[in-house]
Amino acid sequence: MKKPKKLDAITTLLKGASLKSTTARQEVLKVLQGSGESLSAQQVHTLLPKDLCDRVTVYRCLETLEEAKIIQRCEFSDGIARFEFSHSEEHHHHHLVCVRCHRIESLELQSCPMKTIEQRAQKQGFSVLRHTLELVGVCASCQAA
Amino acid sequence: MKKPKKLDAITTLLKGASLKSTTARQEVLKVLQGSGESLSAQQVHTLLPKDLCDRVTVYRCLETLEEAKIIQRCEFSDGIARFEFSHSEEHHHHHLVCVRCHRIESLELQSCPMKTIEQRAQKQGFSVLRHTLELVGVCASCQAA
DNA sequence: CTCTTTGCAAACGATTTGCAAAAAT
DNA sequence: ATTTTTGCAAATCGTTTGCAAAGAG
Repeated sequence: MKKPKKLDAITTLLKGASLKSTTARQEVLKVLQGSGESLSAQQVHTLLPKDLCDRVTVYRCLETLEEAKIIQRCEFSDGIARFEFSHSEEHHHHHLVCVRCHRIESLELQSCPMKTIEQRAQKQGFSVLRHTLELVGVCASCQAA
Repeated sequence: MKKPKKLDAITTLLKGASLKSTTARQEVLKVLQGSGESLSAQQVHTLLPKDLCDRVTVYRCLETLEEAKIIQRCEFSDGIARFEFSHSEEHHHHHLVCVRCHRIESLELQSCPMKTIEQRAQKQGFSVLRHTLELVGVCASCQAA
């Protein structure tokens, strides 16, 4: 089915990464774009139009988009990977994991106090590549309920 | 003169928690005690004497010991849980994950700069219960190799 | 048309569960 | 003897893989 030849941002993104612009990829990006949160593969799949594609295809799209650096994978201590649009190194942020609804919020920090901690690790002979920080608690909307 | 039966520390620990002192539990604790690192269930199992018990038993022992607060479960972003002897709240520490050997080292901090970060989260309406911090990098011994 | 992406089924690895046999108190 | 713990097999859950068919350029 052909639609008006309007090149939306998503198609442009895919083309720019020399990726074929398939329906699955477009829709996965739309879902990720439409949600402010980090989403798991399963969440993405259920947010996709009815039977748009197989669960496996979602995993594959996410992997491809991650390799193209269009999206970013975040691994959490619950063992479930979640994805979000890529941020610059500068736009450093951390995650807030709600114990009730299991959703992931972001916490933006202009200056990350992690430097101090990393220095301590270096002093211990450990060469730090990156850090992962998770704050576990109850989000605002769950507190309201 | 009383001649108290010589109860080793491990048996005492188990009795103190009103847990039956089974061979599996004793040996699992011995392994965890003998290793300074956090160990996964699989690691514990392979470090146990030959065919001491089933893999499933290791999982069950670890769960029981965790509930008894004798050991502590740490969940990492690779999705594999690791265990270590319990530390007091005061004895706060974080983990250093080596990307080469996948071993987990500890980083002890007298004052945790996380307070600042937690305050920011609170300000965002998120009620923080606890945090998880992982520093990913290369450990000293892997750097040497 | 040629190469890539998709669907489906089946494999994965860490962890859990059901149930009857074995062990601890 | 009674209650708990164990072994074994099979189930779960998120994720990955093999392969042939459908789709993109």
